[in-house]
Amino acid sequence: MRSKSIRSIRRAELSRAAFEAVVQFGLRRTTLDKVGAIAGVSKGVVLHHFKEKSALLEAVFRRSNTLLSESVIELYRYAETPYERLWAIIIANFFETIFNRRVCQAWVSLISEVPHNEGCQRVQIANNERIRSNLMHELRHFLPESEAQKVARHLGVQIDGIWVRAGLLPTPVEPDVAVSEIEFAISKMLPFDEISAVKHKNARKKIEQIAQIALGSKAFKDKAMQE
Amino acid sequence: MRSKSIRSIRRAELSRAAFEAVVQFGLRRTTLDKVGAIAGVSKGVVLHHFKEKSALLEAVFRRSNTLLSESVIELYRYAETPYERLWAIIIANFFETIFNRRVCQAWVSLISEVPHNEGCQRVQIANNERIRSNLMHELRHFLPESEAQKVARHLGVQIDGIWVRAGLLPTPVEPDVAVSEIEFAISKMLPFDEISAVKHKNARKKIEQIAQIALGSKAFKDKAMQE
DNA sequence: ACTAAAAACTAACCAATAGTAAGTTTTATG
DNA sequence: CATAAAACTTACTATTGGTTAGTTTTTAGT
Repeated sequence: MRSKSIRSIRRAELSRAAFEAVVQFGLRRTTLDKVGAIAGVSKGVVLHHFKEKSALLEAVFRRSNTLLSESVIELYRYAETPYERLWAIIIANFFETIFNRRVCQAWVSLISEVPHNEGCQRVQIANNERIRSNLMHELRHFLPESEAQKVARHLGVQIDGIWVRAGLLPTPVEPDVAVSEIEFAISKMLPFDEISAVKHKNARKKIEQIAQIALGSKAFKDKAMQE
Repeated sequence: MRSKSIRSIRRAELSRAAFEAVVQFGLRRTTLDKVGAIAGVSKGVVLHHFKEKSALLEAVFRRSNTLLSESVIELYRYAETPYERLWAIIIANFFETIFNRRVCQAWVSLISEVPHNEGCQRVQIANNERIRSNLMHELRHFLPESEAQKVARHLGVQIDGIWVRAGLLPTPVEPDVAVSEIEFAISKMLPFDEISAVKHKNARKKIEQIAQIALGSKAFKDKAMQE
């Protein structure tokens, strides 16, 4: 009883290796030989499982987006109020295991593939749409529909912007700083009296603690590694 | 009396050709042969003027950033108040000749070079710093120092974010939409009573009209082409 | 104007790269 | 156990970035 076919295992191994190669060398200097070397197989095996480099890169792109969305889902399990779910989205997007210089640089490298790769484009669109709808679902509790739409789009763009900067600049961006920047936007765009300020603060604190356990745990990392 | 050396003319021609190649094919499919073909010279000439591909890409990157900053400078000439200068920065970053799908896609392609190319990194840092200081200069008129810093950074990141999205998504982002999104952020982050709302509105309108003339004119485009 | 040096350009080459094709081994299945 | 399918290997090709050595053109000093 094998739960996964050899093919899907190999594809997972190879896209992980390719991701590692992009992290180490950047997209332009990532070759199929290097990917093979990292995975411990020959270039031929890489091309047997991915018919061309573009297909491999699409898998890498999909993989890194999946890791992110799974972090959100994982934190959702513990979030009980709109405040907490809103913060779950934000914290998941900037948790240290995912939001760090290496990964952000790789992401910046990878998105250059998007404009000329339909598969990547679909992934990217789905990804944007998912985060937008996640945000909308919570923001509706705080704002009228039309306003919520604007804020959802604004926060989505802001998250992308912070990721790009973190990938472009040589100085690392601390997760804390990134989250605080989003917090600043929220404090300006959502109703923010003394009561809600406290609720936001508590929600952020709670989700941050949960994230340490839920996302930082070896179990979650292993799960993320598998696929 | 030749104002420019052959070298600088060729380098300009070649980096324009390289930019065109990146627009057409994406960074990964941009080869020195194609760049040469677009410029009407052999690959050898390209490598004679740029010692390697990285150097050429750095020039392309620098060139596209220069175009942007010159647009800001051009609009500054007509901006007379902090409101107008603030809007000059915003409008310049989203003017149709610069902010369009082709250019945004090329930009997204090019930034993948940044993490592993020191020269590009310097350009990028200088660019971020310039726009931040431009924004700060005006925001100080509306906000206390510490608040102005946060807003300046936020708007800078938002501009990057909008550019990335415009490059990633297949549906074009209208300049008007982009500017309105920034306007939304401004309306939430700057003091915004009836009086200032009108002042912003007038400033935006005035600068938009000037941009049509100053940035849309053949003279400006030719000037931009030269270097 | 003449010449020497510097710059612009060309062409032949090389190693690395993405991708193909044809074959061999391993695994799954009736 | 036989057969087909999937996994893997190897050898090959065309394209690519980059080098080198040489030729032509431009520049500058006398």
